[in-house]
Amino acid sequence: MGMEKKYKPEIIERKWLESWNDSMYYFEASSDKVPYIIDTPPPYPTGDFHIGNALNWCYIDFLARYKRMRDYDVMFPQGWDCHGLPTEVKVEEIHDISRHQISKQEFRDLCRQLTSSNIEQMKGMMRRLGMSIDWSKEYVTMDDRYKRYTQLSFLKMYREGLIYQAEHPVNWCPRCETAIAFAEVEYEDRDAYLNYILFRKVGMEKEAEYVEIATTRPELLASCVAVAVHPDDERYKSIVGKELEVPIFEHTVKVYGDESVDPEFGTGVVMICTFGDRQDVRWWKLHKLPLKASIDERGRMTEIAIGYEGLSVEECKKKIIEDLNAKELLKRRERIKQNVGVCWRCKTPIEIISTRQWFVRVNKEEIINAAKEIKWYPEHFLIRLENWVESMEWDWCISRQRIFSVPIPVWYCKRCGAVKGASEDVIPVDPVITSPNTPCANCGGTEFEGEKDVLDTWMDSSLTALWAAEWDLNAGRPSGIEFPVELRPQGHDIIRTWAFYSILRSIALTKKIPWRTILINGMVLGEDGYKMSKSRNNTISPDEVIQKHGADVFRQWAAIGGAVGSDVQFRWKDIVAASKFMQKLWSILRFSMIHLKPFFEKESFTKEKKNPRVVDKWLLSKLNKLILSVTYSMENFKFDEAMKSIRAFAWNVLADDYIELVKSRLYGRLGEEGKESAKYALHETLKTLSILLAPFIPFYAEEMHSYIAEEEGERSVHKEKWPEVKPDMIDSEAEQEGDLIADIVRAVRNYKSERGVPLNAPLDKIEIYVDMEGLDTEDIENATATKVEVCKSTSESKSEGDILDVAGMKVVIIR
RNA sequence: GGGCUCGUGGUCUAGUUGGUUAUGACACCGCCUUCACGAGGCGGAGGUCAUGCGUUCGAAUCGCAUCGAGCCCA
Repeated sequence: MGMEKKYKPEIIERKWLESWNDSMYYFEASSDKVPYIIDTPPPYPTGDFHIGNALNWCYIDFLARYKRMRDYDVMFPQGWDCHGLPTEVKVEEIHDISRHQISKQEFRDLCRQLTSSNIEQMKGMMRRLGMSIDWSKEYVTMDDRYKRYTQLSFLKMYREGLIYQAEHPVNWCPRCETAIAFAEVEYEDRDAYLNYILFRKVGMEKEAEYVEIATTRPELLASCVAVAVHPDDERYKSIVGKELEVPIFEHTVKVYGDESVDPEFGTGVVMICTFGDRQDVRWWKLHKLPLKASIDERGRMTEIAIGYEGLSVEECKKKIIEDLNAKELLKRRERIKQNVGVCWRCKTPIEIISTRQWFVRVNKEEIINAAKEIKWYPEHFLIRLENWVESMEWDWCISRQRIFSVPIPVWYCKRCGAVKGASEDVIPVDPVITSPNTPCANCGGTEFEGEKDVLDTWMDSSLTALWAAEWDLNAGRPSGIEFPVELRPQGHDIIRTWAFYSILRSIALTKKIPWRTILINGMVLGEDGYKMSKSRNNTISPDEVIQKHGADVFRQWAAIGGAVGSDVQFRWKDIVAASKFMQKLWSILRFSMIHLKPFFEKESFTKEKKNPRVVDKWLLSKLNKLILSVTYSMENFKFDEAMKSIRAFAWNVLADDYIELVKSRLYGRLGEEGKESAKYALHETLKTLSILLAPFIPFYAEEMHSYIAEEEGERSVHKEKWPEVKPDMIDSEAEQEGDLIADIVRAVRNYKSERGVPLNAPLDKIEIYVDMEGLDTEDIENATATKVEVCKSTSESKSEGDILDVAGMKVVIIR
């Protein structure tokens, strides 16, 4: 059956997808091979496996396939990080309900259903992209097994004092009505007014004197607990230690001198409220100020904001400004740009509210030391983690006032209030539904109230490395699989979250780092050069690329787009270039098969030839150098270099030079020996190429391999061994001579081209003036269709003709 | 305001332990349907390597400063 002229990825890729078996990629727990365990990111099941995910997964798959060929026992598991707010919000949207309208259990069920169907969709895309995932190692964080693991990890850390409960200011989203972690706060520039408000000095009875204070948050006046100025500010030295009266609410507050006040901002006087921002929390702690909360958990004014109770923050702000104006205590207002902390999920401005929450202790030094033990690629992302850890103001708040998450497995004794952690035989447990099976250890009470709060979803996802390695939390040791695992691949956007929390939890639970190596990938930029986002309308889905050009082309784009860690711009022209390469490879294969097919039928075809021609040796030498450089690139995560050098070899060395040089020999114009030698070299090269290409373009590589390696039966290219470099094949003399031959042929071709001579038209003679013993002129003669004579470089030109300079060597063409 | 990354022909990009005429792709121009490939082949034009100063026999590469871009954070 002849091969089609055009490469059709839609047919070839479907064929292999249908015939490949998942078990090809299973991790073998009992294997003697060195394990290579990947802590694959568990995506949030939104249903959309977007191009950024796809880039990340391509990198993982390049490595997984490469390492398997290098004879490692690779584990490429896939998990799903299910819990959290976005699914809750989506469920409310789809069913047009509020989570308060149905029972928690019903609401959770709806979340589970949505999550399951989203997972199925995303899995479809992963398969279509050719990901060699070990599906026997799939995990879903909302499943009981994983929930049990999460709760067990909580209880272990609680018992060791690494998790505690406290009343403390936390970042709070008033729309979601839940506490959030630092990592979940984003900052946005918004327009605001800076209000200049007059505070009356206390003790100036004769004539009222005022201090002017600038604030963007007049609604917090009721929460004002102090005022601060810079201690060296000459304007205000006299009021430090004195008292001021807060307008409208008329309570008095003390003036502190504090170095961190910026005298340039506003009037140089700042009001300290509980809590306007993180700086307020710092001052509140430092000066041991009282706590006056004027905003509640729903973002409404509390009873201490007398006269404003029940208003929203915005309403209150407006009314207070009116009232200040009426009392002539508002001097002026000016517009400013303000950086506002917002909830990363719903973009609502966050408040800092003091509530009772659960916290995980953050030991900054320990985390930074652990992070330094891990090998970072690229290295500089370690700095980002260090900066993040150093900027944390308080411990990690892990409790959430939500529904679709792992419940915190504790009860409170109704009699004495003592906390009772769940015992291991009952977890996973929802303490709101189930009661403990033993009495209170403190007072013997048997009535309990279950904890209503649930865990932050990072409490699930920070365990993925331990889960993949089946770390035994009870025994505190690995269960047969080595730990730390080898690799964490992830994006730089979640260094401060997933990477940070994973390191923290691994240290806390295992006293070890979670992975030896972390490989950070960049973001995908749209064709306009900006980060892809729906609001910019510059998104491309991997699906669109696959439908038009196939998964191999997408994967090639991912490999070649840039160094790992740098952002990769999406451009259709790169996709087109990749697809041209697919066609080129196909043409090379198609041409080769014309000659190799009969070759396979001979018994001698795999044997090395006794008298290989110099051009054949030249090709095999370059092939071995290619193996060397691709192997080096793969070991150092330089996928772009690896793919580019394979592409350059296949296109320039093999197709443009070698095949052109040996065509005549292959067509048998020079007898059997030269033909066999060329076929051997061609076969070796194609077989090796199919393996080198396999990590990158697994579909095409499999197709190619099925032709080339047909003598070896049904074996998949993905079960092949990575090629070894044969040092004796690297032959610098052959390379030098081969380069010379290729250069001469190219020069003659150009000569003909410039003069409008058809390329296959013979010339009279070519004289080459070079001192190379026994230069093999046969391939030159065939490729140029012209007789060649080699002369001493020092001798005079023998004939009249056109003189060419080829790499400093004289070549005379006689027509 | 701080940190990180980066600035190479029209566009994107390789090259950074310093070393002869700076890599490749796309776009552009010219020629060629030569028995694998016209989404191809062959050839051509196009760059003061952001700017300035410095180190050096020698700088795209090292140092400092300036300008600009992107990301992360306050």
